[in-house]
Amino acid sequence: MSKEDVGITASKKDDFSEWYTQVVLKAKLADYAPVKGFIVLRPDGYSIWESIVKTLDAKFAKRGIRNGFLPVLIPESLLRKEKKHFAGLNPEVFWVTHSGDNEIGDKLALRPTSETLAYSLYSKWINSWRDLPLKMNFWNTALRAEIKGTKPFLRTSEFLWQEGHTVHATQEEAEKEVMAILDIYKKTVEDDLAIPVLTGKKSESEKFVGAVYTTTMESIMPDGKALQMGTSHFLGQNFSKPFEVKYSDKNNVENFAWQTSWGVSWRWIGAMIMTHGDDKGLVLPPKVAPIQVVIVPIYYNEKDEQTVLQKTKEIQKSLQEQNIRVFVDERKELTPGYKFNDWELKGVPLRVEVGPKDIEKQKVVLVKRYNKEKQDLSFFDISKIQNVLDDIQKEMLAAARKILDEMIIDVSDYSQFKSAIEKGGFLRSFWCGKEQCEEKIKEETGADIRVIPFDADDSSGKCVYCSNQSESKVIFAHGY
RNA sequence: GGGGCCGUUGUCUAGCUUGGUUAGGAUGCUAGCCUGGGGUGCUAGUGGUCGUGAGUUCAAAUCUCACCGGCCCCA
Repeated sequence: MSKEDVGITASKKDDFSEWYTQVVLKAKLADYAPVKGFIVLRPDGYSIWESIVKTLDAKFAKRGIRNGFLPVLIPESLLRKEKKHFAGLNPEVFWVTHSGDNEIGDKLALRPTSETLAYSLYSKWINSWRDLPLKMNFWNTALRAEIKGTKPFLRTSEFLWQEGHTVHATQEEAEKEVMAILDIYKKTVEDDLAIPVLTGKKSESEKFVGAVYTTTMESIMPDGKALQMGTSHFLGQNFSKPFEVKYSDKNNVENFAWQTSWGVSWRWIGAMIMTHGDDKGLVLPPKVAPIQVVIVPIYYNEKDEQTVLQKTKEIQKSLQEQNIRVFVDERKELTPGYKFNDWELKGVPLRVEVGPKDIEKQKVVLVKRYNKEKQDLSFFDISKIQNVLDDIQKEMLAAARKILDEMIIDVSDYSQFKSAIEKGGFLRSFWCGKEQCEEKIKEETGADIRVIPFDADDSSGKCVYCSNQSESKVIFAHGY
């Protein structure tokens, strides 16, 4: 193998898709499973997912949301109960039709999402206003057949996610929940994964089938395509009616409850790879990195080896005491240069180099992964490494936000729209609100409305397609 | 939904057009030595259901068909 083949051989800029696949495989986050569209998570990939789970779980718990477990099989009859919901999902559902050689009468769906199953149970569990709110979350996988264009973490037939399902006595309380969850998602993905997002509502045609409305957060990838990073749905009474999720209020009057559902998936990992990675490989934000600091010892002879290794152990201990995830790379068969490249491929946020020259000067060399910046740090300032990690976290988000801002392009007329969409990015323009215009634009350019931002200015203007008076600006893009 | 490309050891690949010794190389891995501040060098060893199945043939990695898997382009 030539030197170049050891690491990433594709350029992020010139061959984005190939680059992405190589990073996923070569950084050992995941591998392909024997079945089309399915992947296997390896320890580094799963560890990142575990970080996400840990953070979100703690935030959910603070809102009184508790975890449960639901089975993976849903009877067809149950899945069909809400018609629109079923029609929307059906093309992607995997069906279990046999047990052994015997055909199953009411065939079984491999959970594409659990609304129907959860709510059939909720109707049993909820009787009184005293049972509300009911807030549950499920960490599981969902299965939706992806036949073409599969991509690790972004488009797979089975994906790890969480789905939350809450039930409320009032519309107002349910809608508050929808927004609170979206806010948790936004803060987590920005603070932990350093990926900035736009939040808002989905258009009627893009919302979750079965929802009254869908709130969403969208990010933009370096290739100019948008990625949906999470959705939080207000279900109104669309499910509570067919599933009879009812409660008696304080006046002993029976009411249908108000519901929400929401979820995020391991797509976050894919978005993080795309957003931060470079031609050397993965770049991880410190908060989710399985290893936050790697220490590479450098020595020429046995005498130095002893001194250097002793020092690295000292630093390791001190970092461990600060709860920093640290690893000392003592592998003897590899040169320091090899190790540098190896840990860069794996995206470790901070490298500490310790050699004889450093020991002489009572310092170490720090190298930040995301910008390759080198700096010296005195032995007496080792405790400041946590600050450096915090800085990296902030700097990575700031850098990503700058790119996001640059990729939002205001367009006012359709010819401008058509040429801009070729280059990718978020196109911000007025839209009259009619589905026809939305459809035509999608037909003619392939771009759809990703999000109707919450924070759109209240000016008015002309619809980018039909030129009719429009009250709000929306964001168009090609999507993943 | 439509079109195209690809599959040979852990990895990258030669061989396929024109079927014919023991499928060749690099890298990895193992052992030993040499090295060491950005992917070291030498020596020896190790590693293969040629994606799967069927067909054609005296003979298939090579030709034919189906299937499985991966990738790209267009809608």
